[in-house]
Formats: sequence, C-alpha cells, structure tokens
Amino acid sequence: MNETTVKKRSRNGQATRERIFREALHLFAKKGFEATSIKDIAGAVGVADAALYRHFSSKDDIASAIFSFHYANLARSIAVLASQSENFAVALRQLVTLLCDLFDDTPDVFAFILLNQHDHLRFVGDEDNVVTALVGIMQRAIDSGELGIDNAILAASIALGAAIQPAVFCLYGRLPGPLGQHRDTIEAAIARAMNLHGAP
Amino acid sequence: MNETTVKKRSRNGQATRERIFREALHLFAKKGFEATSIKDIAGAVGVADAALYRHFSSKDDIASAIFSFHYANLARSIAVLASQSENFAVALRQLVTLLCDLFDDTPDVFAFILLNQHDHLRFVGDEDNVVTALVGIMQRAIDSGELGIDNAILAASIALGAAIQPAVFCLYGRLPGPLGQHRDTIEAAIARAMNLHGAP
DNA sequence: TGTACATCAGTGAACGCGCGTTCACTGATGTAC
DNA sequence: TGTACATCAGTGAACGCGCGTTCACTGATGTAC
Repeated sequence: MNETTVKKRSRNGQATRERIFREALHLFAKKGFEATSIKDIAGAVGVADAALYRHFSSKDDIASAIFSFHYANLARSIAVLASQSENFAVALRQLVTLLCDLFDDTPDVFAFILLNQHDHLRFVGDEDNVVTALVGIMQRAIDSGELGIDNAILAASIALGAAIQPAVFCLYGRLPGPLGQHRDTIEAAIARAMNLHGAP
Repeated sequence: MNETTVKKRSRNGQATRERIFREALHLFAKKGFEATSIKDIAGAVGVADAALYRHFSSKDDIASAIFSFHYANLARSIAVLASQSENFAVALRQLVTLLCDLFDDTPDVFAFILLNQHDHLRFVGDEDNVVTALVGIMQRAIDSGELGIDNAILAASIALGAAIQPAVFCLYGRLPGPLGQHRDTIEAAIARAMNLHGAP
C-alpha cells in the first residue's frame, strides 16, 4: 500500500456518475439489462452498491438515462445529416456511414441500443426519434421524386434493416469486422433497393 | 357447479405439455422471458406452478424447447424453399413470402424468435440454422452468377434485414399490417438490392 | 370380473437465494462569520 | 485565519420481496393376475 492507492474522497459526484454511466453501458451491452446486477455495476465502478443511489434513483433509472442520451444523440445526428445533404443519394450514403461508424467506434452504444430498444422505445416521443428522422428523409425523397417506393415508413424500415442487420451479424461474429469495410457494398445495395431516381 | 366443471384427471400429459408450450410462447412473445414468471405460465395454463415441472425440468428448459422447435422449423422451411426454387429470383420471392406468412399467421412465433434469438442462437449448430440456410442460398447464387454481391454472408444479412425490419415496424405499430400487403414492395426492393443478373 | 398394486398428473405449502433498495452512519470537504 | 456547522460521496449491514424450485402428498387411472 503506497500513497497512490489511498482512497481519495472528492466532492465531484459528476465524475462518479459518469463512470457508472460508462460501466453500466458496457455491462448492459455485454450481458443485457436483466442479467446485470447492481452489484455488477458497483463492482465495475469500484464503489459499494449503495453509492449508486447517490447518483441514480434506481436500476431502471440508470438504463433509461443511458438509453435516452445515446438514442437522442443518434436521432439528432440523423436529423442533422438529413438537413445538410444536398440530395437523397448523399443522405443515404451519410446514413450508412453514420451507422457503420457508430458500430465500429462505439460498439457498446450500438449493442445497448439494439438489445434494449424494445424496453425503452415506447417512452420515446417523436422528438429526437430515430425512426421519425428516417421517415422524414424518405418522405422528402418521395416528394422530390428521388425515391421509387411510395410508402415512406416501409422504405425507412427496409433501408434501416439492410443497414443494421450486417451490424448484427458483425456483433455475433458471423461477419468479419470492421463494419466499415462493407460500407460501400451496403450503401450501394440500399441505394438500389430504394430505386433511386435523379431529382427532376 | 355442475358436472361439466368437475376437474377431469387424465393421464395424457402430452396435452398439458402442449398447452404449456403454447401459453409460454404467447407470454414470452408478449412480455419477454425474464418478465414472464413460472406463476404466469401456470396461471395461463390453469394448473399449479409445480405441475410445470412434471413436463419441463426448468423455466429455461421451456424457453429452449420452444425456441429450438420453431427456429429449426423455420430453418428447414428455408432450406426446402432453397432446394425447390428453380432460380435465385424465385427463391427470394418465396423467402419473403415465407417470412410475411410467418409474421401474419403466427405473430407469437415471430416475436418470440425475434426477442429471444440472442439468448439461444449460440446453442444452435449449423444444422437447421436460419443463417446457414440463407448464406447457402446466396453462395449458390454467386456461383451461378445470379447475385451481384460477392460476399454471401453480407448479402444474406442485407436481405434478411430488409425483410425483417418491416416486420419489426409492424410488430410495434409503426407500419400498418398485415405485413403481406407489403410483400411485393419488399420483395422487389430486395431483388434490386441483390443486383440480380439472369443465370447465364 | 375383482382385487391389489404401480404409475401418473397435479396440488399446496414451503424453501432458499439473489435481487434492488434502504438506513444510520462516517469522514472529508466546503462555507459562513 | 480559525472555528463551527452544513453538505456531500460513500459504506456496510440489513431488509423484504418475488422468484424458481422442491417436497410430501392425493386421488384417479392403468395393469397384472
């Protein structure tokens, strides 16, 4: 035991809160919400179980906070990309790039959203909603004549599935990573699926 | 209390086993495995909790039996469809039809497999495996020159995602059902995505 | 056909375990004067 | 600057609850002779 191992007691709870946030994300992504206990999280952070309750009101609250933060983040990125792309083809390319990067750079975030979406999506409104943003992209492309599928929601689901399922295959080791190496193939396939027409 | 309500005691445990199988599937599909208790299942079946252990060795055993049965069933259907289709385009059409029918006819089965795949897929071998069957279809189409994506696994993931995500949207009420009404659009989109060429 | 016994499906109560959560408490850090 | 007090992050032990599972038992059904 030298002096560097002495427990520091800081009043900056924000730092601990962020470590809980990060470690819980990691465990939830790896094992799932139910299979992760409060003790697991506290152990990973290096504090007693009870300390978690200084920063979050419950186990559910931890998961909700993590999901809301990252999901809203993703939704906002998609909305920004949509508003900044000069046409539908570019928007599709950037969307695929965004999802590939998310998967390759922060696999925990990707896996967590993927695994836990069903428990949280019903609490997410239309604001900062990934699906809403995607459907918006599709509807604009229909209106401008660039998209050759007349149902925006259906088109959004097809494009999303075609982009996400390769990531799922990567996650479970069926497809070698990084996902980015398949980006061009995925993007081209989605572009064909969407039956692109040049804007009139 | 008339005589028709008197509890019958039959020695045919198979019938009870099948009711457990069906009710558990329904509850797992609706609420998920963790959120469904042994009491829930027993209540739905109309027996005491302990009776379940005459037919299955544990709660996990119930879920495993249900998953194995239906997943292997699906995998075999896909393998049959693959072996009986005269070309890749027909196989794709039949695959989409199969998945749409599965969703519309037995939504519980679809939802259960979708929600619980991650807990069970690692115990599934290559025999009777949905992904293996799909990749086989893709590889044959690559060999025959019909498929314009050179990575069979990647192509399988894109096609699967494009077919399944619309079902997920249906399941969560974002896309109006039945899924079958979108079958032609989905199938055409996947065919384009796969960059079909006529067999030489 | 009657009788004695074995088997089977199902019961109700209890068990132990792990979980999320609470509680009184500690000691370091910040603050008012 | 010193002192008294308030606040904060963190602790260890305990709690209660619900869960999956077990157990001894029941009574109807099947079977051997």
